[in-house]
Amino acid sequence: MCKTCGCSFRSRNFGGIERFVEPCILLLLSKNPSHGYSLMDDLEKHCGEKVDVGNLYRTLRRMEMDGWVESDWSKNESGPDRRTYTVTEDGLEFLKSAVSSLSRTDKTIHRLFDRFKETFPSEQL
Amino acid sequence: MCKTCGCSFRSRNFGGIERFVEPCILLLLSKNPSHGYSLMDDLEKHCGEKVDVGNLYRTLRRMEMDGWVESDWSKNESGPDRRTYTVTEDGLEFLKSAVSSLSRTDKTIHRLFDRFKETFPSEQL
DNA sequence: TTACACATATGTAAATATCATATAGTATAA
DNA sequence: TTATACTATATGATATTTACATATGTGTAA
Repeated sequence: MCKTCGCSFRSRNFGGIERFVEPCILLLLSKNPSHGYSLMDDLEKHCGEKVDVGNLYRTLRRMEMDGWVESDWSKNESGPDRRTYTVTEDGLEFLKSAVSSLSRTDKTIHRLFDRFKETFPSEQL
Repeated sequence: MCKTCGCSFRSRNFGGIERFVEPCILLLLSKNPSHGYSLMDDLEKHCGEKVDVGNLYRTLRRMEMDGWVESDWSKNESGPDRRTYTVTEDGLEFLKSAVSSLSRTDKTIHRLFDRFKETFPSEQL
């Protein structure tokens, strides 16, 4: 039983994609270098991903360890300084393989949809 | 770094869907009652899911706890007895909500695909 | 000087997934 | 009759990922 909404799902995010934020972050960064706090907004606006703040920062540091992004502190006149992230070549490569991996996932989901429609023709997706 | 194949993914199953086996199992059971060992084959053949054996049995027991399936031992002349699973009404209801949850997930993936194609028009999915 | 938005970060626990191993019944070939 | 393989279910231990809570500090505006 889900603690947050009381529904029958054990975890809130049932059917969610493992580590989906990572390709999302890389795609955003491949347009413009950015920092954590800003990415948090962009992930929700542009990617439909509500990310836990703490998780986001930890993910960014982990991605830096993996060599997919690089960071530098940048001065901020009107507020605390920011750690600005840039995507690397390795990061772009990972993004591409992640996308094809997700493409396979997508096919798997649709395979389930097809079987579901076959078994329950009257049900909506 | 993935231990099994040496690729850059931290886990082998990058981009996989959280607890995807569960709706798959329920869909299979809604056609015919079945047992673990047989489901293992069917999940691979019909759903493209390679499931860890131990994980499968634990998942089935967990699903029974949740009231989505029921089990009974059935005699097997040509081998060890089998625990045969049947889907319940609650199980079918969960299947339906899981499918609509996955439908949302699918939209989220495609949103990423669209942005990816926009940013990298020459790349293949 | 208080409150609030911005900004980054860590501690801890829960949920899931992975890998290895245990146990036992039946069949069959040496 | 022994060894081997296949069928069948199950648990122990660990790793990974996610979720929730909390800490800390800067700048701005009331």
